[in-house]
Amino acid sequence: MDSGIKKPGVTSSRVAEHAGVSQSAVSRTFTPGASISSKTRQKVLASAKELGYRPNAIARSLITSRSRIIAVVMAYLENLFYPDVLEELGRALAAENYHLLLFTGFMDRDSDPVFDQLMQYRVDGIILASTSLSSELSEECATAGIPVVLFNRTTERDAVSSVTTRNREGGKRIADFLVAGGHKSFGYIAGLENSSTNRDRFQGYAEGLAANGITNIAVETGNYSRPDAEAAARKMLSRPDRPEAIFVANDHMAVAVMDVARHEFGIQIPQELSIVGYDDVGPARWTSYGITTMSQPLKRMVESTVDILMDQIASGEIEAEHRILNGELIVRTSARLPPSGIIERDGQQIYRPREA
Amino acid sequence: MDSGIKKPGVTSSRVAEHAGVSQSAVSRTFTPGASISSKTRQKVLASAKELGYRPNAIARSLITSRSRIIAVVMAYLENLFYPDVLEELGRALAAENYHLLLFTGFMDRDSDPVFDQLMQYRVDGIILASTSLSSELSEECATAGIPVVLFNRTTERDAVSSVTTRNREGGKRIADFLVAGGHKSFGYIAGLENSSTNRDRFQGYAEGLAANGITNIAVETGNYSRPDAEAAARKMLSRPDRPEAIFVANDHMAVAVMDVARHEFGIQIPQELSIVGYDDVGPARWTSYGITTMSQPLKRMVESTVDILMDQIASGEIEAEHRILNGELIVRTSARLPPSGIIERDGQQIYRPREA
DNA sequence: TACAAATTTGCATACGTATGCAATACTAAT
DNA sequence: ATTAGTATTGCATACGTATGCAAATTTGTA
Repeated sequence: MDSGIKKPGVTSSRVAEHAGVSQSAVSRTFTPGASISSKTRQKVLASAKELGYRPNAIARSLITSRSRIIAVVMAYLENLFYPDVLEELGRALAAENYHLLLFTGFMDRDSDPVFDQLMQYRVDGIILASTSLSSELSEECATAGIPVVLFNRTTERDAVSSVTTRNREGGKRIADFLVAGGHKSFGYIAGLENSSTNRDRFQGYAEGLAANGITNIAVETGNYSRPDAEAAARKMLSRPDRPEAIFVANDHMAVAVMDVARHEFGIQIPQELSIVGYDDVGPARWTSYGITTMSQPLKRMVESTVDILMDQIASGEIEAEHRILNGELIVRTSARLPPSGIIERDGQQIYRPREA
Repeated sequence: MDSGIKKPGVTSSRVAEHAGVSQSAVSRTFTPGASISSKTRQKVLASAKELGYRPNAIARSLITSRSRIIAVVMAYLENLFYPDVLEELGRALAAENYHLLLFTGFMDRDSDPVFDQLMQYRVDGIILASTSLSSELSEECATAGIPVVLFNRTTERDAVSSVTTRNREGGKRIADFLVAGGHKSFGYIAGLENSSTNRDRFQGYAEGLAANGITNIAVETGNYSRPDAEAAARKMLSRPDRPEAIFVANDHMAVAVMDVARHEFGIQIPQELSIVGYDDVGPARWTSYGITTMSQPLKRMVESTVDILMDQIASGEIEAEHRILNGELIVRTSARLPPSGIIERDGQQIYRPREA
């Protein structure tokens, strides 16, 4: 009540003075588990409140050499999957009392300057989503003792962990589903060609089709971007041998493909064309689309990511860990249905050919 | 090449030692505008590169009492408008060599603990989007000399700046457009009822309609959330006096309303029902929706936000500034057209009743 | 009451950088 | 060659906190 004027920079020393204790006592008051009697603790807390004191995280970071900051690198947020990830990461990191330094919006440019910035802040860990890292840089992180987790990508590089879903199995299940649905010709609209996710999904799809004697797949590339996906769709749908079924590498692009098919080509979905996507992102559930899609367990992926980071930060051991989670093929209305294999679980229709 | 082993914590002193200069020289090498000869500068840079030195931003922040971090608070990212904002903010802040500490994912919980965290990091500025701030807290920021900008909200509180668009005029223009389109009955699906944005849009809408002798508006509340918007749509469309035209407070909800109208009620849009939204967010442009909507100039809004922050940080003067930008009514296919007033600009159809 | 053990406290120092100030090295003009 | 002026350098200190260590206090036991 007394301080109507400004109070710039209330420090632990000022609080100590006010409470009649040492600066150490103030520090210990705000350090969980430190040795402090509850009597002085109360005194300090009272003074702190009165003066409006808040520990300076910057100074603390300097002395502990722990910033409690995790860098999250997401080149772009156009694909709704990533905002969802971000929101969940915000929750998960906050729960661990970590903070999220976001690097985004550099679609076109290089990610190296970004890396420089993030290293200057001595972040305790790095999460890379929708971006990769050059080998020198990941090497550098390893030697600097900073854990790195690739989210929804993977890599052969040691010292870089990753969290993904069984993309290859997912691609294969989609192939099975479409074959069982009686389709005869198949297409694939690819994501970024050098991304592991895209590679694995396509590989599984191709293998699944090959197992059914199908080796001819029409392929166009959408680069995980909407405009490119639209262009790819136009090309594929203009072909004389237009496929009956198209697996689009993610839902974000699948939406674009459906829009082009329906409104530019007047194609009925799924009567004339089946579309299957990947991710189970928001718009896939909207009734206008109702995309049949492989889900990715977002929450569990984020949990795993944070888990890995916390483990490696706590232990100091940077040892690459690769967690691979399961998704489900969520059946909606964008693709023709196979006669059997669809079961209901948690109020959703899912495709499970064999096992219960 | 020599250092195959780890090199934890290369400091300016170590670089200085290696280069045969003082620690000050190293510091000045990395401080733009500092007094340093190009000869020693080169020496330092060479040593720094060899040792893999990077200035420690934490230590720098401590001494300069400038963290070069801006806190961005976005309770949720469900509405695609906000990821777009985030991406643009990432770009704009990076250009100014600032960094983005993101707080998100606390839809339900209180935002006060968030505030505590962000103050501990001594951020140089705060951007609040899809959240407000209690008066004590904004007071505290002011006395602490930390500029605060509300993005897409506004407030009467002094010391808190804001960036918005002319929401009231936007609401009014939508009213004019719908009246000119020959509609006779009107509805409004509201956002969060205590948000300034929602209040202003509705007020302008109501005024615009009143000017045309219409005072009866069917209102339901969607709280800017998809599930709530769906529920609101169901209620409104079940009314015996179902309105011919509905203004939905943002595109995010408008998408939900269109889905419900078309697929649950079998209503033809725009033949039987006109929908107008607000924001001009991604899905509004998708051909499945083609929402007629008031655009918000995202880039310019972000520029203004960063401008205000940079000004206040540089000057040290926290003086509330309120920037209000103009939007346009982008005409697409979700609402019946008026006979005149639609012009083309930059390849888009926009509604401009009077002036050129 | 006396004494050992356990708990709490303060002192002093360190973290890695920026910067005022005085000292030194350069530059140019006489 | 001398000097005045300028540009560069190093020294020392400060930023706000955490923590090892020794001193001081409290607690428990006989």
